[in-house]
Amino acid sequence: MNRFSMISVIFPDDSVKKFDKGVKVIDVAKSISEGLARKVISASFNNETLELNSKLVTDGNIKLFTWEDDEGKQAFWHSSAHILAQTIKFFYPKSKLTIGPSIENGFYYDVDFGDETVSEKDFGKIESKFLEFSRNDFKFKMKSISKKEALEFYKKEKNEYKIELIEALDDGTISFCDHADFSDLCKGGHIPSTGIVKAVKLLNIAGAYWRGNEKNNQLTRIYGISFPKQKLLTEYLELVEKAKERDHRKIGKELELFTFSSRVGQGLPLWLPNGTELRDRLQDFLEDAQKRAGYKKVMSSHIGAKELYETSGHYEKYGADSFQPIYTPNDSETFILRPMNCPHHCEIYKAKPQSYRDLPLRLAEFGTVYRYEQSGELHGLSRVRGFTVDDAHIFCTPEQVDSEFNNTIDLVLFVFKSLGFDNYSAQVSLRDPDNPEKYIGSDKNWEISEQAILNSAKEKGLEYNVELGEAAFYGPKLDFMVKDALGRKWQLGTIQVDYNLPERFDLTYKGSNNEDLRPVMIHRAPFGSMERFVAILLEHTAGVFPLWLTTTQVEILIVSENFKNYGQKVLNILENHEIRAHLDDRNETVGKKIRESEIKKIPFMIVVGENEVKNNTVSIRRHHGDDLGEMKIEEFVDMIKKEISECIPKFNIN
RNA sequence: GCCGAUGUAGCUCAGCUGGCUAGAGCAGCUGAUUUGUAAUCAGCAGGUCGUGGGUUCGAGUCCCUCCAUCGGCUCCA
Repeated sequence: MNRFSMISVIFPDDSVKKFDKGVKVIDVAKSISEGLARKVISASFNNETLELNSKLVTDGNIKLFTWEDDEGKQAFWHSSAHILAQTIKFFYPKSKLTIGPSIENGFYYDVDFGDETVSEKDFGKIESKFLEFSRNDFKFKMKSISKKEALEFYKKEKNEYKIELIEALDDGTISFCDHADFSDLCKGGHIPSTGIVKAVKLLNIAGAYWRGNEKNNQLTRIYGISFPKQKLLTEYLELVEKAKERDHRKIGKELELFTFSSRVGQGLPLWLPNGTELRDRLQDFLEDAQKRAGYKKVMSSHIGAKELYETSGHYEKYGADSFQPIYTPNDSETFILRPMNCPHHCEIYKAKPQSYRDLPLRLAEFGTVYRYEQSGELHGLSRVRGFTVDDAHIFCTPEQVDSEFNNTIDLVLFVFKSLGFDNYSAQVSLRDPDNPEKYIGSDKNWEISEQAILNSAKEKGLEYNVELGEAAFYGPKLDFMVKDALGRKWQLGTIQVDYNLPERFDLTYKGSNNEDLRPVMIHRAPFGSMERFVAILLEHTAGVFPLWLTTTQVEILIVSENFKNYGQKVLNILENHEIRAHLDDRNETVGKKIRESEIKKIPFMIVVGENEVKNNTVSIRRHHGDDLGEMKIEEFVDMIKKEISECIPKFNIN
């Protein structure tokens, strides 16, 4: 064998090994260790996904993946989707398969079941048959196939979906994957055989439109997850159950923060006293920061004349899909429930002539808006029909856009940091170049706005991804997304550059040469909305808030009614120091009061009885059971005040 | 809006294949107890079984309508 029939394979640690040309991936793994060869389930070569029996014919970089790697999991779940499809075809031979990818946690398959309906009741039999197929340890085999053959295969099945997919592919690039007697259009990336899949759980069933388009047929999507060990499945399901404990709807009920009433209307939250206090405190926190950052508070009404929204373009874009206009009986005026605050703020800007010396003008309002969200979209406090945006509009000169935008990013990041949201992702949302009719304004304005956002995001060193078609109809956005307990992404903070509304409202300011100039608007909301922010905050903290934010900081528990007076004295002292305390003087046992305070997640519990009265002290217990022992009241006051002042976030302007 | 599921007391849940006046714990009220770090004891009260219709001798249980909620899809100014 001469050296030209050898190839060099580079491993992730930069080590290089020579192999015969045509060596199989699995043999490369074996050359490292038998143990690895047993564990490896997938591979990539020069960043292309491969299977274990793929042959290597060129030099290149190899990566071997096991279940521990994300790539390994993706191959595992993708292959599981094949087994699911096989099982579905077994029970429903007339069903038409469409697509079945792996996802972040598991996989799904979209199927047209025709006249048949499938529901969760069928999961049991599908899972059993799935595992039966798995245990047969069928090998996954890729094969190339001509476009003609591929089309014929699916024409026989009358599967218009696969035909549509194949027609978009080039001849010569089409491949199928076979296992057992099952064959499916597929571009590859499988585990070696079905036997590795030891556990499966079908999670839920849902309607999903073909190619994600509402106008297309609705298919049945079956979600599932699979594992190489039963134990891993059990652990996963336990993890999901635990995450559900952090559901903001559950915590909101337990802590009596908010509720809903069908009589009030769906998606219209009712804030209870505890929730209102929490929300007020969040609002105070942001308003304090905004005051330091040079914002001015304004207020405006919840409805506005229809003409206002015609001017802004909202009515034309969304009027038909919104809450319908409100008419006055006698004067035949028409009003709209406001979907956004910006038109009102534009009119505040116009209330007097503005000069370049007045800019930037930053108008802030916690403005409640109403949007007709589709009923199926409503979700606790995360997606509602009436909500309060921590809105502000910055009117500035074109030269000020960069620095204003940068400062706004700082403010958003300050808010996130203060509340412990470290795991956010940033998204630059630009317009969809293929659907210009979705947006208002000139191409030039859009280009300037989009460039401004990209510049700032880069300048601030943000890691972000770019989404086309996600822009607001009047301008591009920089959005900050945070996940909820179950890993669903929600948009919280948003910053938007807008050259369009100033034109539509004919906003001007006098320049230094007395010329009329057009300001730029920046829309921004660090929380996004109070409702959604509280929802995500609850899921992140499980209701255990930082000391500065929590409603009751200290619960005073008396050992018996004989110590009521002393308890009251302690309460007074704490309140004089502006510590938020509550006296539980009910005729209950200490154990019970402790338990209830624990459930309410009160950070500090003070127990007072005979000893404390005698020594003029308090006994301190922290949430979660740490007993700090007995101390002088003043000592405790100093301690808690120090702790509060250390955790309270302060926004500093540079 | 679409697909699938769910809906029993303020909360968490039981009520098998339709069969006497629908049960439990917690919360509430009343009384007893005067309590030392996650539930003191007893009694009382509380439900037109989401809504409206239907099948049946008989419906919490079966069927349909609507409402609300949950998981997705689509949407999200």
